Amino acid sequence: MSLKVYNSLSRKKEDFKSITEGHVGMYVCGPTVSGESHLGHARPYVTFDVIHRYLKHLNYKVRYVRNITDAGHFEEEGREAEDKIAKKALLERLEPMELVQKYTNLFHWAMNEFNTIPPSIEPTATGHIVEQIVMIEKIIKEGYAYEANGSVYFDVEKYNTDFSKIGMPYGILSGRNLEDQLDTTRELDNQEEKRNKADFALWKNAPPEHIMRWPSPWGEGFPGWHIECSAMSNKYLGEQFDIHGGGMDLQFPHHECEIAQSAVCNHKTMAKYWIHNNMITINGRKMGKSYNNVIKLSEMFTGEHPLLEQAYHPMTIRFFILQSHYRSTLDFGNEALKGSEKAMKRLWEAYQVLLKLDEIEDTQAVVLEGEEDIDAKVNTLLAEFDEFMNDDFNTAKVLANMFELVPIINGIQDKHIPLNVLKVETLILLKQKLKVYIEDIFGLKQEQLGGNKLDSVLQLLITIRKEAKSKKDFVTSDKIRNELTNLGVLLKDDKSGETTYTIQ
RNA sequence: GGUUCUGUGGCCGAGUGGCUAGGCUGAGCUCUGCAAAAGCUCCUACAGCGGUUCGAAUCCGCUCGGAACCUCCA
Repeated sequence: MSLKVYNSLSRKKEDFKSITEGHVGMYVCGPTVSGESHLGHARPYVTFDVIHRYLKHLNYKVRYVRNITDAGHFEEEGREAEDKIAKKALLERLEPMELVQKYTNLFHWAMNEFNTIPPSIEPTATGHIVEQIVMIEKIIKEGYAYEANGSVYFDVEKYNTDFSKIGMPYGILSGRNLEDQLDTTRELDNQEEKRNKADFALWKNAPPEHIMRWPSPWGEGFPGWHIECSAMSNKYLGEQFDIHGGGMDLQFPHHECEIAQSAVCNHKTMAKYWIHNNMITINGRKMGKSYNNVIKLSEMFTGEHPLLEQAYHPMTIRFFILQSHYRSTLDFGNEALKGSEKAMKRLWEAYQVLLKLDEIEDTQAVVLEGEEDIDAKVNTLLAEFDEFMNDDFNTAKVLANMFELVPIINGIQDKHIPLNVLKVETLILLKQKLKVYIEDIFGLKQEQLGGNKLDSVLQLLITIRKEAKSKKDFVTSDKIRNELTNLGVLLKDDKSGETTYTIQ
C-alpha cells in the first residue's frame, strides 16, 4: 500500500516516489502580504499542512518551503492618498515594509490559530532580490529573455519553440497552447515593450513614484511576479524537487512561468508532482478580492461580517476543510459551518471518552449475538484510514470512518456494547490510531480553557449538585446547572451517575 | 472564444460499474426527576435525454446549468 497523489502535470494519480529516498522537498506558494488573509486562503495552508503532516507520519524527512510575497506594488486600503503625498515627512509616508510586516504578522497569527506547523523555511521575495537577479541574468545569457527600457521580459515564443522539442512546451501544466493565448491576451501596461504579447516580465523598471525598488544591471526596479518562486525553490530545494503546491488559480500563468524559468536555467522540470487545491466558493463563486466577496479570517473568528450568523472557531474551519477532498470546490455557508462545528464537537467528545475507556470496569460483560463482528469492523475501519490517506489524501473518507467509530465508542461508554467485544489489542490500536489521525495528522485540537483552578471549582459545584440531587433537591441542582449553562459551561449526567462538563 | 473542471437528498459533502459514505437539519423511539448528551430507527439523491453493459451516480454522446483560468489572485 503506497501513497498515490494526483499530479496536475499528468492529470493522473501517480505513485509517489521521492527523488531522494526518505526525503521530500515541498514548495508551496505563500500569500501576497498586501492585505489581510481571508477564508479562501485557509484552504491551501490547511491542505498542505495536512499533506506535510502525513508525509512526516510516513517517516519522510520533509523540507517544507513556503514563501512570503512581499515585493511588488502595495497599497494599504485607505492609505493610498497619503502615499501619494511624497513630500511629507518620512514617518507619515507609507513605508512598504511596515505594511508587509503588518500583514505577515496577521498571516502568522491566523496560521497559528489553525494549528498549522510552520514551514521549514519561509523565504521572502525582498530577501532574495540577489538570487532573482542572478537567475534573470542566466535566462538572458541562455537567450530566453531580453531587456527593454530597463525591464526584462521572458521570450515565451522562443522558449516554446525550443522546449517543445524536448516535450516541455509552454502551457504544459495548464493545457494551453501558445497560439490560443496570442489572440486572447489582453492589453496591459508597457505592452509595446514586449516582442510578444505572451511574454512576461522578469524584472520591471520602477517609475519614479514606485517606492519599492532595488538596483539591478538594468537600472532601478523590482522583480516580476513569477521569478521569486523559481529562485527561492531552486535555492532551498534544488534544481528538482518533489512537490510543488498551490491553489488551482495559480496554475496559469504563475506556475507555468515558473516551469519555464526554471527549465531554462536547469534544463529540467523543477517539480516532480504538482498538487493544486481547489477554491472555497461563496454562493458558488470563488472567494476573491476582485469579486468583492471575501470574509477575512479575523471576521470568521469573531463573527463580525454581514454574511456570518455567528463566530466560527478556527478548528471548525479546519474541520470544515477536512470534510471535503482538497481537489473539490468547497462551498461556504452558515449551515455547513454550523454542521462542522457540531460534528467536530461530537468527534472530539467521543475521542475523549475513548481515552478514558479502560477505566471502566466491565463486570458482567456478555457478548451478545452480532456483537462479535464489532471487533473486526473496528479493525477494518482503522486500516482504511491509511488506505484513504494514501489515495490522494482523502481526508473526507477518513473522517467518515471516524464517525462510524463514534457510535461504537459511545455505545461502550453507555454500556450498550460491552467493552470486551473489543480485543485488548484492538482497543489499544483504536486509541493510538485516533490520536495519530485526529491530533498528529489532521492537526485538530481543543483548547483547555479551564485550567486546574477552574476545574477544581467546577468539580466542587458538581459535588454540591450531586448531593442536592441525592436529596431530591432539584431546585438547587437545576439552579447550579442552569446558571452554569448561562456562563457557557454545560453539565451532562451520564449513565453511571457521573457528571462531566464542557466549556463552550 | 480557448483551456480545464463540474452538476449527488433541506444544507455541506464521499463515491474506484454491482455491496446505494459521512456530517448537519427534520421525524419517531429508548434512556432520564427534568435537561443535555448518547443509542436505535426513518424520510427526502444521483440535472435531462439517449447509448454501452447482465448491471451505471460512476463509462460514452448530446442538451441544459454552474465554476476556475486566459489580468494580481490560495
